[in-house]
Amino acid sequence: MSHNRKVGRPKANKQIDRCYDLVSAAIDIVAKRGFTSLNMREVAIKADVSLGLVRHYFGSKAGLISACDTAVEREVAAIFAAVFGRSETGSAEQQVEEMTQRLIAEVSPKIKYFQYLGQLAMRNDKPARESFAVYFETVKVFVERLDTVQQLPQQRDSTWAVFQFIFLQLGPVLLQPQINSIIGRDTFEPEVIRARVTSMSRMLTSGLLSA
Amino acid sequence: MSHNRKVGRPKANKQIDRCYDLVSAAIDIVAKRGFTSLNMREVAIKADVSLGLVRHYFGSKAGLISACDTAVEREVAAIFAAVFGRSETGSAEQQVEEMTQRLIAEVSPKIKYFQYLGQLAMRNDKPARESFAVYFETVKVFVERLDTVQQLPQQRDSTWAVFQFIFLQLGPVLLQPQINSIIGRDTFEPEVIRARVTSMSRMLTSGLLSA
DNA sequence: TTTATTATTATACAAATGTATAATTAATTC
DNA sequence: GAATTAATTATACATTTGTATAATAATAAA
Repeated sequence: MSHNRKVGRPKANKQIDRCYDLVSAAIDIVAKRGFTSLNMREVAIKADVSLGLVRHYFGSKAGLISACDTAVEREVAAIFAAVFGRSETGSAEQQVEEMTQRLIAEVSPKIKYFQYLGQLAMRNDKPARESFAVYFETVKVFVERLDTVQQLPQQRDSTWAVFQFIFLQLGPVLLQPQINSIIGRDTFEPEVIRARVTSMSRMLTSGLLSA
Repeated sequence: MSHNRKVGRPKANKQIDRCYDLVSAAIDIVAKRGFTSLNMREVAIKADVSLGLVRHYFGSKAGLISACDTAVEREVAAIFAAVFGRSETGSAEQQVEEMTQRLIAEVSPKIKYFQYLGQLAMRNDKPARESFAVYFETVKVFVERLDTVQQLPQQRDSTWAVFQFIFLQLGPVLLQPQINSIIGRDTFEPEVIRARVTSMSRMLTSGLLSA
């Protein structure tokens, strides 16, 4: 490791830690209030450093956002692996139940990454489209595996099925304030997630309204 | 009509026309690029008037947005009435088909109002919550009527079913750029709407993946 | 036509915010 | 410990944008 150091450069951890703190602060802000509300001064204050340092590490606001995008991409992939990655056994109902449990366990504490992903999905720049494409492919794999598990004939084109699933996943994230206001509690409390996922599972397996 | 005029006031039409133009320009901008991109100077330029005049009519940016909210609320209500308002006859499949036709006819040319509604739904201020609550109730009435038509036992609480429907309706609006990028054409071309609504109808009646 | 009121514009101001630069401090190596 | 390089800050600048005000033009009533 020592040969990794170059002349006059302090140990790498400090730089990594700073970047982590700054990205983390930025993700928090975007998750809660969107990219519009993301400004470099607030990030600096939240991380207790100067404005100049943020710029020093990321070069520009675009650079900071890019770092956040990458971090969130990784986190979301990890969450998906944890929730949907294991091989399924048992009846469809059992699988749904287990998936619900995992969703609550995994998604609830890391909801901010999905909130960020929702905001990212509403951008219209190239990096956002690329990140979203990765997310789309991840969901596609999941949906097509569900299709196989259910022993149903593979659809010619699952694109819209994948999007429907994405709408149901990102909808609660994007409309969280409205939902909170209408149901009178937070959308991502475990109990509330359970009620919603139950409703969603029923819809995915047998339609919106059938009981 | 003449007794409608007051001292020194030019005929009311001019004022109304101006306000309409300004609100229309503002809605266009928000629908395409969100509230963040809405600035009073651009509205003024699009309507070919001065910045001061926008402020003169609406008092503030909040006033302009409020006028847009109201206009959109009305338009969306009208669209809903046109698409879902008529009494349904025939089998569930026939109803879905007819609804699809109406959706394409009514929604496609007026998509900007739904795009605005999508942006509005992501705000977190009181007026937005109130407008969204109106929209929620409209959808709720529709979903519960669907429930009755389908001869299925009324659910104790249809709240989540309503939200699922809203996610499926606003999702394409909010994620339009991403969808466009992935499918390689515009989300709201009649043909594309048809494919999506077909997929959605199948999901609503019999689940996500069943054919 | 004169007067009052509205419609409209031009201009300026202030706050927020990304960017840029130079100076200072801290850490590392020799 | 001196030299070097990175880490960090302080400060300034330019742009965008909502707001404010005063002046001018247009319109209608008298």
